[in-house]
Amino acid sequence: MMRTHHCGALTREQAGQVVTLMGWVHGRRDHGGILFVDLRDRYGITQLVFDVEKDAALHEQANTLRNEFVIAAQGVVRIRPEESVNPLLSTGEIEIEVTSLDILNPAKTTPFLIEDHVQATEALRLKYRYLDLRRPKMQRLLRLRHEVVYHIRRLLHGQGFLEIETPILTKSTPEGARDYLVPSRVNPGEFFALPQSPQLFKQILMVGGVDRYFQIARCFRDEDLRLDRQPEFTQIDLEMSFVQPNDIMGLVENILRTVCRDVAGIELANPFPRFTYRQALSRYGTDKPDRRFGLELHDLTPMARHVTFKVFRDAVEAGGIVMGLNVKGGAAIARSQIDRLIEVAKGFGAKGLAWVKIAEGWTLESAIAKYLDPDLLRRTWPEAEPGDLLLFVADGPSVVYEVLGRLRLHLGEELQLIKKDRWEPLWITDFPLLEYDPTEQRYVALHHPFTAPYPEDIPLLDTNPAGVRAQAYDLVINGFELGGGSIRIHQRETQQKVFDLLGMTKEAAREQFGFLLEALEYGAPPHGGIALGLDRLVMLLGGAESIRDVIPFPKTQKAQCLMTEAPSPVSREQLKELHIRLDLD
RNA sequence: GGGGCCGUCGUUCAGCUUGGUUAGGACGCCAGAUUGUCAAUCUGGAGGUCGCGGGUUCAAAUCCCGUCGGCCCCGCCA
Repeated sequence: MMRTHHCGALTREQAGQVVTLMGWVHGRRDHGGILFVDLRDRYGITQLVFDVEKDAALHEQANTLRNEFVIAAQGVVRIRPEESVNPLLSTGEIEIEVTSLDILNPAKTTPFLIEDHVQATEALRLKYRYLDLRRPKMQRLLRLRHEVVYHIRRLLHGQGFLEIETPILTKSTPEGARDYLVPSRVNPGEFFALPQSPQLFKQILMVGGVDRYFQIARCFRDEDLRLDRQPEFTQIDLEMSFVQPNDIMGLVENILRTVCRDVAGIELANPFPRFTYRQALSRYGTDKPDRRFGLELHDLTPMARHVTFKVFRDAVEAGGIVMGLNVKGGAAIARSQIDRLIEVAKGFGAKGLAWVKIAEGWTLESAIAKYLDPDLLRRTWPEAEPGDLLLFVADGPSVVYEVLGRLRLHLGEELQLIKKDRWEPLWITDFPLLEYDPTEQRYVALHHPFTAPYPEDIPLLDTNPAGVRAQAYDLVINGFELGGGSIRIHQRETQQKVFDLLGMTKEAAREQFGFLLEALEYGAPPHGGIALGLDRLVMLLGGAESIRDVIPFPKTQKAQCLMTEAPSPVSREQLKELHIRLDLD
């Protein structure tokens, strides 16, 4: 018996036809003489009818059906009585009067119901992922992910990109994230690493004259998990030769705008707003701002020099800054709630959180009111007005940004300021190339060591490395870092200089990246690219809670797969073959 | 490595603050009834090592300690 239609296909057009459907028993409604069965597959649900008066034996057979049985049913498409039409189903105008039923496979009672509105715990869903994936919501996300990938392939192909695979078994490098290691049986004591990204290979492809490369690339990082971080994840990775940052940002914007419109009906701004790293920090306290609400940071450092409040003055004199948030209408917030905010701020690393309520007539209600001059405050902060609550943090710049940036998000969520239906993409540019790491006592690359500085900043590499700006750009949507890229260094000399600044010896550089340095000497074209987090993109487009919902078989926070129970111990023989001895303690 | 929330019939929750009843509701499951339902309905029934281990107590789902697991966050993630 062959399936003639899927379960979302039939309408009144097919009335009278003899059809065969196959699928899962989604539900069953027994009215005694008449029995309804909802048959489900990926495409929809079709109602089957068994009437005792038409065929008593068949009706009896149908009585043995249970949820999630896999069946084949042959019958006649029949238009439903008008009052029985179900407008919620695409097939709601018809039903199948079954003439023959085949049970292809029975099913045990499932641990949870295959329905969107029944919420099993995530752990249970992950253990029985094959059941979870049957739920319409998960089917929708699987399809969405496919559509995104399909459209991106189509668009990049149309722009002349070649999809090229790069090795999964590759070379470990100490820079960056922890590597997943794979032992080499034929090279005792040596290991491959799984790629954190195809970064070096795509640059080599540019040297290889490929001009435009892309890959839907699996990447691996052995770091702790978050709701938007899995040990293996997928990047939309691309690289182009002979380009400037604008070429890549423009191309990525166009592709994203098209994809979001075509697969989700979402219109993104044109062009995406751009902020420098400095601007983002000073306005939002973070380099991945959520612009679906205001509540921007306000700099009060100049005013702080002129107030008698010791906390402010001391902070400024120590080279720190004073910044604030204006909670519009926040004067109505209770003291107890402000006390909780203070604790939240301390949890973010603040020593304290000063606050001022502006009452009618610009009188200040605050523990520090006596230190503040209302007129001065009014001039410094023109947007502040009676009824507002002002919050202040005084500390070193990084602490102030961190605390107010996170407090801004906290308040955005708590006061429901975030416009959840908005889409706010943006670029962050002009990142510092390097950052001094006090614990390692050396400079580290903010992006990665192959990022090119602005040509005019190259002299600063010798005099003021921390002041060198990178030709790097991050893409942020709704507060999620969706991707990042840069123009790469294509000259050996500059690359060597950056390795030097990172404290890498010539020998270490040669050992780890010798092939790249060498490649740069054989006519490497100027090039650059970007990598976008596919999982995060699909999560946002699908309104999913975490990237686990858009990865068919994700890991738990302990990096385990609850279905396969990976990772798992291996036999002594396997280890011996790989020349590995365990040292567990 | 650290902080927080959670773990009770198959599932999802209540009960825990203040220790003491036969551990309860909803959904699911089983049986019966039911000829137009579509979260069908009605009646009845079964179903629990209260995550695990230890402690306190006459008595522990409840209090204490440890441990395992899930989630969120910090660190980490070039």
